[in-house]
Amino acid sequence: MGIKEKQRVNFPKERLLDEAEALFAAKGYHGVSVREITQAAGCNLASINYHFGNKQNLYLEVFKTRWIPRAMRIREYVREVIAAHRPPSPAELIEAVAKAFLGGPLSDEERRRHQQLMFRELNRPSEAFELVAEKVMRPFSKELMEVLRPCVPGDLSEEQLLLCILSIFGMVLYFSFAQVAVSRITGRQYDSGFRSRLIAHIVQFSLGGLKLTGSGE
Amino acid sequence: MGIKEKQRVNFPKERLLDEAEALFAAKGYHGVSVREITQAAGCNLASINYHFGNKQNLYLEVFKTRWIPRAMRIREYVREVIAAHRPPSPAELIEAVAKAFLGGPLSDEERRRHQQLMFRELNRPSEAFELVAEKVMRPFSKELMEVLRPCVPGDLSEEQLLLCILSIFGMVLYFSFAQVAVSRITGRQYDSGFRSRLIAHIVQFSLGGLKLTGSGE
DNA sequence: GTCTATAGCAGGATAGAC
DNA sequence: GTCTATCCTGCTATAGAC
Repeated sequence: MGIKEKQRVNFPKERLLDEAEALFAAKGYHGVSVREITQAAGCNLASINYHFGNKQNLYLEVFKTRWIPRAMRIREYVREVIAAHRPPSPAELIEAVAKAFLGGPLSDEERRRHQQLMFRELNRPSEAFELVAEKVMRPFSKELMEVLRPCVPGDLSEEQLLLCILSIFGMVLYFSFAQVAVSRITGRQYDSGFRSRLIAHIVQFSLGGLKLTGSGE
Repeated sequence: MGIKEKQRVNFPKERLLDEAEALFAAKGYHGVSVREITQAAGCNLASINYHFGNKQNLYLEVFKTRWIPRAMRIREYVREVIAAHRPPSPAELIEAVAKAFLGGPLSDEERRRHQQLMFRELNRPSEAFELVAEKVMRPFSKELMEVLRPCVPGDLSEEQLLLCILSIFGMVLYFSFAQVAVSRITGRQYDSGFRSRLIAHIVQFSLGGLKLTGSGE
């Protein structure tokens, strides 16, 4: 009585969301057909229309029920570091951010999905981008600013501080999202050794950036 | 005797490549139909198959005849800065790189296309990624390393230096590619004032990063 | 809620006239 | 080289049995 194809423990609606997310992330909205999704989820062709109305709505629902909650887990991971060291040093905070995106609470597969979907929305924003920007990007940036504010020189303007945080995001996302390019260029695999190496580099580089940005431009 | 729809000065093959690039960048490979491309280029439906064999091959040809040459222009732009100040200071070099991607030799529209195509390939590498990595990414990184090498502390390992350069790429690409997100978060439009602001920030932040990375990790 | 069958349309590619 | 007409496949969405 073994489970045949995949674990069919969840409700069809949940399986559809899972498979849809994986496929949308990998191939993009237009690169995936509802046939492919329903087949991967072991559901009937008509199930997407029954549960979600249409394909577009399923895509949006993927963001609401999968992407956003996962982004919250990343945020929570950083929050725990902040709570553990109160107040955290800039190095601790940057390391937490780097780890959250390069390692952290997500599996490799989850992380890839998450970032692929985000970059697809950045490339061509759809209705889902609204959610991503307002529920995740903006509040997370704000939160980091508030935490970092007390430990940087006082003459750093709000805008300078924000640009520093965005720069850290930029580096972290690049090393994570563009890992196929980074591997090519450096000739290194993304094993745990190289990941630690990258995290250490990001922390060091960013600390220097913060310091020099603070010392009167 | 006015030209009707668009400038129809070039050969159909060239127009197809231009329109195909614009559409592939904006909507992705699967998001665009050959009907749409031929129509935009004012050509017949069959022209893509006649000139390129099939859709996939047109996509590849877009990279060979449009994307790569444009990347070379960006590289040339940086080279000119290097040639003008010999040897350039790290600040001058970083500024050149930042300008090359955020302003530089490309029009806004060209730059958007260029980066959208690149990020699409990073998201889901196709045959074209091989070209992008070997003809552009790798040699450009190497070139920058050689130029930057004499002006950084000697105890910076090759790998550390490379990671610094990749970090600069990461920031620059993030501020350029993710401009819709950056605008949301900062509340600022990407006018020339904000662009200069970003370039100045990137230079300052990166200089700090280089400096601290060099001073014994 | 789940399934089959199918409508109705858009996709890539090609044949063959000119 | 260019164009029209067309093939055939695959798509989303829906109707209606169960």
